[in-house]
Amino acid sequence: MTILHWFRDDLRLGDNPALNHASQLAKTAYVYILEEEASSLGGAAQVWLHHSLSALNQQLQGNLLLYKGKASDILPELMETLNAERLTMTRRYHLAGVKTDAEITETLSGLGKSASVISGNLLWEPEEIAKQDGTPYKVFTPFYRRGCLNAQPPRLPLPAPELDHAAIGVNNALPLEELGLLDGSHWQTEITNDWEISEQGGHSRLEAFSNASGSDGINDYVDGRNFPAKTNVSRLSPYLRFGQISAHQAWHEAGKNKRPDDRQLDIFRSELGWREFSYSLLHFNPDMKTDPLQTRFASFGWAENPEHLKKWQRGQTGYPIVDAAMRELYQTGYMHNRVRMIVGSFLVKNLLLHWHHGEAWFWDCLFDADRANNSAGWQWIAGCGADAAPYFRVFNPVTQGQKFDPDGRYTRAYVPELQDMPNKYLFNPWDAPKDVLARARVQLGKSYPFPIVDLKASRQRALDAFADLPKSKI
DNA sequence: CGGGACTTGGA
DNA sequence: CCAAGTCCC
Repeated sequence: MTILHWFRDDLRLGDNPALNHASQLAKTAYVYILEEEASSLGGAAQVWLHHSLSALNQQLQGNLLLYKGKASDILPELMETLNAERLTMTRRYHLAGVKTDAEITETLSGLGKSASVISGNLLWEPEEIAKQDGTPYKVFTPFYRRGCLNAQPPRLPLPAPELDHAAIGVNNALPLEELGLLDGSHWQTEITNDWEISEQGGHSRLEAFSNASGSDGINDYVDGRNFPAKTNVSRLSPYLRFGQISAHQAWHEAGKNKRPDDRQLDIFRSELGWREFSYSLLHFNPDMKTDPLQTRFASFGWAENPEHLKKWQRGQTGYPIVDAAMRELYQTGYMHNRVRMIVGSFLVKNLLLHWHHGEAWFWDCLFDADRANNSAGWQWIAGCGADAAPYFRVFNPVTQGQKFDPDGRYTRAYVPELQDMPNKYLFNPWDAPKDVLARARVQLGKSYPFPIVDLKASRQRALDAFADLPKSKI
């Protein structure tokens, strides 16, 4: 007997309950399908996926079968060819995926075969965390503190199984190149040098974070994670996105050198909690990518300004911390969390552009672009999310820059035209006296743009617009 | 320079 | 009461 494991966002052998289940029962075959669906992968994520599949195939000694198309067309035939009786897969939470999985299960059952959807990518399943009245939480803090932390603690990670590869007499599988994941994007060149894109790479990253010395990594996570020039954030997001490490591995590994009540560990784990919260929101609000969770936002008067949008995307807004972050994103496929909030607030509040624009750009540019986290994050910063993010919370890119990049190391790295600006005016060069600008060889409007909007006026415009929202959430 | 104002869900 | 913030006095 043969079992087919269908890899999706669980591209790992360790701590993979569905794969373990398969391997305990029979010889195992493996497939990845590049599914064609409405919300296809962004450019950066495609590059990540390409390298991930290459690495996974090596781990599987070349036994990973690759296809492109509709899973419901491909799988029944493939299982017939392999003489596989059962399909295993790790549970997923976005509507298109959930529907596909239900459809496949139904089809296979009609063919006398079976399918098992097994949980493995979340610490707590959405159904496990509910308020007293049984309805899902809408605010992070009670979700995490009352809900998650009082529920069953996350189990220990499972070891990678002993795999017994099934013989694969299949000749219609595609070579990796033919998935077309590297076609026509600038992400594939030098940017992948910064990352070891594999399960092993995820573990190295997690190890470096958990086992850091001095005030690196988790040791100063609480404060250090807010400073984009510091090395305190875990940078695990792309690995979590594609399942190269599991949340359980991150949860437990991070705690191996810490007391269980260490505040650094608590806060790191609460960030994993944000991921759980996003997935819970996605599960209970399948249209979260497009529809505001607060329906009173449905007819909000967003501005239309393609010119502003383009300048935001390219890091040409004239606000150095915003521009640094947007350039980091485009150049590297990654953006530090603190500055994600700053650029998000700037787009949605100061430019008053629809959060969909931000969601789409991040989706295309981030290695870690994740259906749940990306939508939830943008709704949160726009104030239309479930969390009670107050509409008056407008980040000030000058203050935020001065506070979180005090020596300008991060900003100068991505905005080299301000290399010689003194810290005092780095985040507001338009305030600098003429002689300071001259000494720094900065010509506003030429070597670096003037601000595309006035901070005070645009903030007030946003506050007025948001104050005009209907009170009712129905 | 510190406190209070701005909002809203949840215990 | 508390929450990834800012402004004004």
